[in-house]
Amino acid sequence: MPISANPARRATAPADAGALRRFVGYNCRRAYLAVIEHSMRHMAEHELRPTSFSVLALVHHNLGINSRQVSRALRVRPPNLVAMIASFEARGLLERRPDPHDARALGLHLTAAGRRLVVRVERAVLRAEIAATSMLSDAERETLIELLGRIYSDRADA
Amino acid sequence: MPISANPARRATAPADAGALRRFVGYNCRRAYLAVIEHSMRHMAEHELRPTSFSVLALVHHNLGINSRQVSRALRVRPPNLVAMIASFEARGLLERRPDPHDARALGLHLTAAGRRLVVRVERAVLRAEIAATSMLSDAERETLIELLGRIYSDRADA
DNA sequence: TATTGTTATACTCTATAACTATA
DNA sequence: TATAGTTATAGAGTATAACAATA
Repeated sequence: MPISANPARRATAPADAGALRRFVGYNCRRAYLAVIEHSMRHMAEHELRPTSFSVLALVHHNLGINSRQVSRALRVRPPNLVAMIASFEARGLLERRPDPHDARALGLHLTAAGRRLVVRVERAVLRAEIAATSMLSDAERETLIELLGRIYSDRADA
Repeated sequence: MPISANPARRATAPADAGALRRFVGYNCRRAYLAVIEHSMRHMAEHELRPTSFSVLALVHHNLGINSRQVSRALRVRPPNLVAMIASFEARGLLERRPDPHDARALGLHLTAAGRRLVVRVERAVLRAEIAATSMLSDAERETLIELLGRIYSDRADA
């Protein structure tokens, strides 16, 4: 018999979120919040937030990418990248170079300092994520990542 | 050889987010956004957002729960529940009744209209989620939910 | 006509500080 | 002292409309 059916439930007892656990979205969000709480500390040490970290990492692994491609790859609207990229440039982490094949576009390139920062933060975040998900075996963690990846990749707008 | 190592990469080519796919947090967030995009439509039809839907569902399955318990169960700060609950009450979906055992607390109870709404939206959201994750088998979807649940449940602050 | 980068702006979401009434 | 509910407010995060330059 679930707690919800018990009218004498204590007001201090933890609530039964069992019904919400059937929802994929709810579980994704709660797990995201639990994981990011730890890894955000390592990002914050270097003035990075989850989204700005992902932008920096994407540029690192895609040299010369432009901001429109970042927008599509990470599902961030173009106007919301402007200040972020300008700040990276001001901090000497990234350069914008004119694209020789398209005068509208600006290729994004990490500086040496930017590359060093990304490598360091990626390592710290990976360690923090493994600690935050230490109740999973390595195989389970890989399965989880694979299943999640299929949800947002196997679709038309990917 | 990854695209990132190819200096002649096309400016219109999709970016390689492969390096980000190693991160649990990144995958949780992207999958969440993909799933919620569909189910949010059904919530919006009834003036609900992901968080307000989860609050209503939690109250439905935990009758008499108070707002502090909702806060802890869903990881929503108490001040951010005030307007939400007031709006539910104004819409006739929910009632706040004084707790006979604790004069500080207010028990939350859904009205008949609130219960009907929750049942209807829960069904629609579950259908939408299954459609949004149709690339997973039922067993895979269950595995995914179980793994995600362990991440945010198996911890001290749960 | 469509796309890149941009400005301006608004709306939503989430967080903190501080108060009151009660335990 | 600690907790429940609340007010006021600030800060992130995310969204749209519209523009100039270029394709």
